[in-house]
Amino acid sequence: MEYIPSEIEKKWKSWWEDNQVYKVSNDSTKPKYYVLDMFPYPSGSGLHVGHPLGYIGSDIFARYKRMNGYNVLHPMGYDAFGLPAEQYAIQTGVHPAKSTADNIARYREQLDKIGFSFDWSRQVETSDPSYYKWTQWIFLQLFNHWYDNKAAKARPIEELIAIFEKDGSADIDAAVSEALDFSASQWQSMTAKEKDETLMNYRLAYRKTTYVWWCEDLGTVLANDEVKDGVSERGGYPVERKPMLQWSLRITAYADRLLTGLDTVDFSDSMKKMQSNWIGKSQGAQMFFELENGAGQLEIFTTRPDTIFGATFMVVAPEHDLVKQITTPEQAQAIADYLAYVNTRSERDRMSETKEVSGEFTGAYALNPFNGEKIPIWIAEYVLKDYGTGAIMAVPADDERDMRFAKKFNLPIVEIIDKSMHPGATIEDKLGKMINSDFLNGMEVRYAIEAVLERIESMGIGHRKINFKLRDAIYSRQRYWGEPFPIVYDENGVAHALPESELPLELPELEDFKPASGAKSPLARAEDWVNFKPGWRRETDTMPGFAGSSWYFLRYMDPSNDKEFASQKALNYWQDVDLYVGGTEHAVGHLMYSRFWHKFLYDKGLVPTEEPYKKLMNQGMIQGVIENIYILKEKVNGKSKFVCAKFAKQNGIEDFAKIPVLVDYVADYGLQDSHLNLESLRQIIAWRPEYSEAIFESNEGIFKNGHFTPKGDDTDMKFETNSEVGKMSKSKYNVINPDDVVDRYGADCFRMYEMFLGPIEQAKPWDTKGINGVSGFLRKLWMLFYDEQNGKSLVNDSEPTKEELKVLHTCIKKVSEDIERFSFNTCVSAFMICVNELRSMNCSKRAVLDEFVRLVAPFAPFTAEELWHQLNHESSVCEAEFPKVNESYLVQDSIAYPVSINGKKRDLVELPANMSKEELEKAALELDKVQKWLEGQAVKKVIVVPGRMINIVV
RNA sequence: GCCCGGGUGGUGGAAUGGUAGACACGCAGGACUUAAAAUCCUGUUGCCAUGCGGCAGUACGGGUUCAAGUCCCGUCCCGGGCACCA
Repeated sequence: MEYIPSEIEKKWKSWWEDNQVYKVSNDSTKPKYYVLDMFPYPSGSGLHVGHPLGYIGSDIFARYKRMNGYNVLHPMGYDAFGLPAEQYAIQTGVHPAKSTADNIARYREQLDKIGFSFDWSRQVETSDPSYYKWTQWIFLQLFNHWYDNKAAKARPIEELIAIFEKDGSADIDAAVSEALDFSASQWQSMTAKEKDETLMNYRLAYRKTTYVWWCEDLGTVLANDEVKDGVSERGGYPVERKPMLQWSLRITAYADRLLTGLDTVDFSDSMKKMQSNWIGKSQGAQMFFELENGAGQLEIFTTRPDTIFGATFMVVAPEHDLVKQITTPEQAQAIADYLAYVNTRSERDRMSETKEVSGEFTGAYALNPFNGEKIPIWIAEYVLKDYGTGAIMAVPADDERDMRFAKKFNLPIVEIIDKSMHPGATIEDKLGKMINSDFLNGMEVRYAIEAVLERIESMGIGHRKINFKLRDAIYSRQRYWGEPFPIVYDENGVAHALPESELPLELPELEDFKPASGAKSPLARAEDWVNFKPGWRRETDTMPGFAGSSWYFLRYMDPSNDKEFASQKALNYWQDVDLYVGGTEHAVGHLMYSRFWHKFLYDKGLVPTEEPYKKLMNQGMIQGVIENIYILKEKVNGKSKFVCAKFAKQNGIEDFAKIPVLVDYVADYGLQDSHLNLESLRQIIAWRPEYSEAIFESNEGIFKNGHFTPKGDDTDMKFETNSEVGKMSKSKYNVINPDDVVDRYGADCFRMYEMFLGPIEQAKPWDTKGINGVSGFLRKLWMLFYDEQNGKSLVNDSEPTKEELKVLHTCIKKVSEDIERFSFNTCVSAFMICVNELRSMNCSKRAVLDEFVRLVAPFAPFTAEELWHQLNHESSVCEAEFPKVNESYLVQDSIAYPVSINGKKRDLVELPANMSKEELEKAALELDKVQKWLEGQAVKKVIVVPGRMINIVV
């Protein structure tokens, strides 16, 4: 019988389906194990070879756990709301629901080819109303709760209202936007509108003014990555920051718990670090500086209150509320100009700018609370509104950025810390003795911090405060293709939750998905839907991508429940995710949001665990090669001109822009001399007709309007391209489809090859160079069962030899250990070694093959299933038991010891395994080669590690 | 700019602080064949020697250690993230 993967795959795919091999029950006496993949966004370019990397790893692990006796939940679904479908709709008029459904069908087809053990009956789609009903429901719970810091949990908003009615805000310690202070009678006399606004200060889902990128020419709000260099990526139109009233989620209420929760989960150290840096807990002081003109106070946060006598100026964020109020008439124009500039800058730009600091003087002064000195107040882009209090005291002597700012604007620098006794210390180190600092003089920094904190508190000018870098999550999007908010506004603009009975609130039908005028969501066009009853209107923004993905793993436990997001029974059986597999690009976005939602649901008693994911494995990104050609930014006589990469690099790269081209057209792509020839240039102008009249120039000549004019004798061009490694994406024209690989080599080969590429957590560019090795391995495995010449079965029932069992069990040991540590590439190597050795021993014994087939089954499920049945088994190999290592087959009689002299290997000697340390030392010293190397030198020391090595020190 | 990774032959990579380069790809030579494909065998880090061997070598510069790809300090380069891509 010949090895034909496509036939085997077809056969077993339908057999698995007919026998419901991958269906998982919520009723089982077996221990549970939940293996989850980060679900994909179904993009228009289809699944690329990077997606399955993690899916294959998790599938191997899920199958392995199942063969070890667990009831394994291993589901898949789609993160189906998103911007690309909406943009596609704007361009083509195709409804996002339609294109999304098409893309999902394509993804499903592609996933099915790879042989995953998903239980498809549990599939979820976040854009399905039966799913987003519960996303909306959870949002309403957030809206209807506040966070009680004393109880350290979320509580119903009714309880807060009851407290306000009775006692006002006095005894409340809540997570808030700003500290409020009112009595019960003040509360009672508030209008409905005022009460609503007050409650917004406490709700976990609330409205506040935040900024969006607004592009007047495109008439739309842009995402950060749609803005490049201060203009829109599409079209290059100007953009500006526009304030809007938007929904936010009070994730900051959970900052501390998100931080301490990290200690209880099994994530990599780097992942935990990224998250804790993101949360950014710091201790310091909140302080109030009186304004010189008596118009109020300036609130700042500082981690270094000890440096206050070095504070020679204050900096407030340009968006700070006080700016308007304190700016003097003389400075008004300068401030206005500066604000206009800042409006065009992204936060990233503002934080990254290091060469050139910028800022403007408001004309106002604050007073140092300790000595009454006047301190000028500036605004500068490096201070962000939502960071701390949006204002800092600048201490140029002790902070790099403040120092640059002071130098640029000739502001005084007062040394306040003597670091002379700490020669290696940097400017940021909290080391040294205080000088020029009044009552702090002579103190070590760490004592000075404590002393000044006490003084601040006793003077009543501030207090100790823990600050978090984490900011509340902006939850509104001015888009169509997302979950509608289940919120309606009355005549007064007061927000009301829809009753649960009206969920899901479905998206209204639209023909045109372009944004509505005035930075409004496209939903604003659905006027009947918006103005559903006189005087009332619906919220027209929709929820962001992370809404649906923050809780989807819970829905898989009970996917078709229409009474609850999942039943308590299902939640209590599956508990949490045992293994979560996905990319590090989600480190701080998705993972933080879903941990936050989970903790909230835990507070409500709706989920049994406080953390959703017990263990996290990060798969590296499979990158693509991006091939660019250089275009001259200025057109030549109205025509686009492209030049060879080498030429662009030599002649001022800044005059050129990079245009990515389809990698298929590029010869030797990814290599040093990747290039286009005349044939491929013709393909490019056919592919991008806007360049049909462009000029292409290289050393060999000029290509224009389909004609090549050589400079010398060349008959073809070698138009060099620039290769870089980066994400696989449709916009970079470098997507590689797994289907082609599966069609050519088979799914098992594709699965094993992706694993064989290297450690799963490492990023690597895709190439198929080594795939023949894996393909050969599978064929060799097959040939242990069938005679290559006559196709007859070779399987026999003779007793395995000691040697054969040693080979098999060495492999079992290696593979079981390596699966546990997700080292799948070395598993594949171990399989290869085992098969090579069995072949050289001509071993086709049933006792050996039966175990080997089970061992390889998680990696190559199709081939294993076929061979398993060839060994006369009736049920699926998925249900068989994973082989156990028998150590007694692995016992060694002798060990090959490397013998080193001063750490350099000089000899290799085979010695009995049971030799003692002393005997080993003696045997090593007696070796001829060792004697030769020692030649007269005295042996100082001999280090013997039994079973490992011997090192002689002279 | 900040945070987190990574850098080992021609290529993908292996290596609980203990034999650097397992396992593959590619390449070279050979066997089988009329030939090719497929398959099999041998070799394959560089340099010198071309037998035995020797020296150097894991991005670069230092350090710790009997012993460093692995640990520590500094530098360079590449990738991911940085709050509206998902």
